[in-house]
Amino acid sequence: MPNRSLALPEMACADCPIRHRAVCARCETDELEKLDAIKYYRRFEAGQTIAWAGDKMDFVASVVEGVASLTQTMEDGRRQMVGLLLPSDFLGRPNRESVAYDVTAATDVMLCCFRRVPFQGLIEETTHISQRLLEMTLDELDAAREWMLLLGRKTAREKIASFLSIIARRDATLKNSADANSMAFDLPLTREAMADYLGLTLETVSRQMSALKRDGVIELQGKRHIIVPDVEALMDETGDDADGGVFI
Amino acid sequence: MPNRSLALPEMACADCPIRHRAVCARCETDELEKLDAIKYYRRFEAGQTIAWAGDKMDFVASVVEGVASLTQTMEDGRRQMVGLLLPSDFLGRPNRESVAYDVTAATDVMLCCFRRVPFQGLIEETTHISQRLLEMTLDELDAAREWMLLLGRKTAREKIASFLSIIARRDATLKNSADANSMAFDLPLTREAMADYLGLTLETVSRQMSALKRDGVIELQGKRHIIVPDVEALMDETGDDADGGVFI
DNA sequence: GGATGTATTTGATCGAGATCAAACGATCTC
DNA sequence: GAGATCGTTTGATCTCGATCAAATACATCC
Repeated sequence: MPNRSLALPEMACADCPIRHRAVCARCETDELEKLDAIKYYRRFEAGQTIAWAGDKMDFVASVVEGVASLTQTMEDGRRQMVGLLLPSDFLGRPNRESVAYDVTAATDVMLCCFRRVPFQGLIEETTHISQRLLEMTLDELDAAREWMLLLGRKTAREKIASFLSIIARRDATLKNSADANSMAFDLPLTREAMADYLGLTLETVSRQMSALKRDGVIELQGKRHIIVPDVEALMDETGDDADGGVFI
Repeated sequence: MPNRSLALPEMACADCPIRHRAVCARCETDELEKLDAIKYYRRFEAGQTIAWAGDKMDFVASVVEGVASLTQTMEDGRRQMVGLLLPSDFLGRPNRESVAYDVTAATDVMLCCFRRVPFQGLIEETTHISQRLLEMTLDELDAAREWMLLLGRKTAREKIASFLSIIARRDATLKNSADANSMAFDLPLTREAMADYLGLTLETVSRQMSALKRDGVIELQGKRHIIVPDVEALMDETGDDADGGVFI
């Protein structure tokens, strides 16, 4: 049980920043109480492993703060990130004891954990939870398919631009800042983790970041803080349609 | 309403080859009757487009026979397959009017279609359908993540071997043939469609197929019929762990 | 301040797969 | 049987991103 250095919050669901976007989003008061009874919070520091592929995991969880990654590793060490979990995203698979991928805290992370077995019971009896979970899983599948296009067909430059615009977009929805034109945000990943996300080497990631900076598409403050002076210009570099790709 | 040349079967669910693996798998008799009331069959010929990305689709469906593909296309024509639907797989997303990807019949296909709006109603009220749909969607997400590793990190040769072993495995479960050592099956895709699946060009696909044949890993009868004399040898070429990768 | 370590950038070279091009075999039509 | 079409194979060459290698920035710790 790692990291008990900080007192863990006993936040009320009503005060939770992800209350209306996470797996609990559709729950009524009584359903929320049932979830509340089986929940507990856990923190992980940036870089810490939350679970190894094959580990038994006795909880599922919502990401409350921070960013976690799911990664697959081949025998010879080649690594591919296959999931990037931002606040409100769901971690774990009900009805499955063990984890299929390495789960790592990319930044400091706080999870709202639900004991797995009672959570499975709630899925069976609470349609608002299973319906929301289905919806979130379908969204994740759509995201995975977008990601597959990126991995299979985009150039290194397009991959970087796409990644930046994905992070920018999610960051904007998180803080409800609808500043359409310019934006600024912190990268939640190291260059190496970006490479694992994009199916590139970290050298290529670094080179393409430098190229986008040189071409004025992005500005850098330090290594991690990105300023996008013209969102339109960044979008033009992603290779996606002008309207933003696969939307309904 | 294309292709009414053949009389469409009015198959009873009890006789359906995918009865116990499709979205209806967990349904009891009464639930099956409700599905039966909103179902109809449709056939598509190999190469035919079932729906274009952005089209409104007034049904969701189970693939009964044949293979359909989901494909994304970029403005300049680069294409990436993002879904390959084999018998029992589910097509369409409830609560979404339009399709996100081009849907194409890779072989002759028969679909068991459910009118979308009443199907959505059944999801709300029939837990056995929504639970099965959640389970299938989670399986598809796992498959997508396996696919992402392939696209991001595998060599051309590993990609081909992985694809062949995926098809071989699914083909074996479809016909319940548990012949562990050697196997034979038909490729459901052209070289070009394989290239779209694997993030390669069709020339590279052809070259690597020739290389695997030259090295005795596969035998070819015609262009489409594959014989795998030693399944173990094919698995060794995939780059996956000996135990078959991500399994529970 | 100097030392150590980690994240990142930049440079030089290489190679797997893309691209361009041609030919082949099977099927279909006239 | 000639010609057209489609899916496929094979060859020659090129290029983007990988690989190998070194330098730089920026922490933190004595």
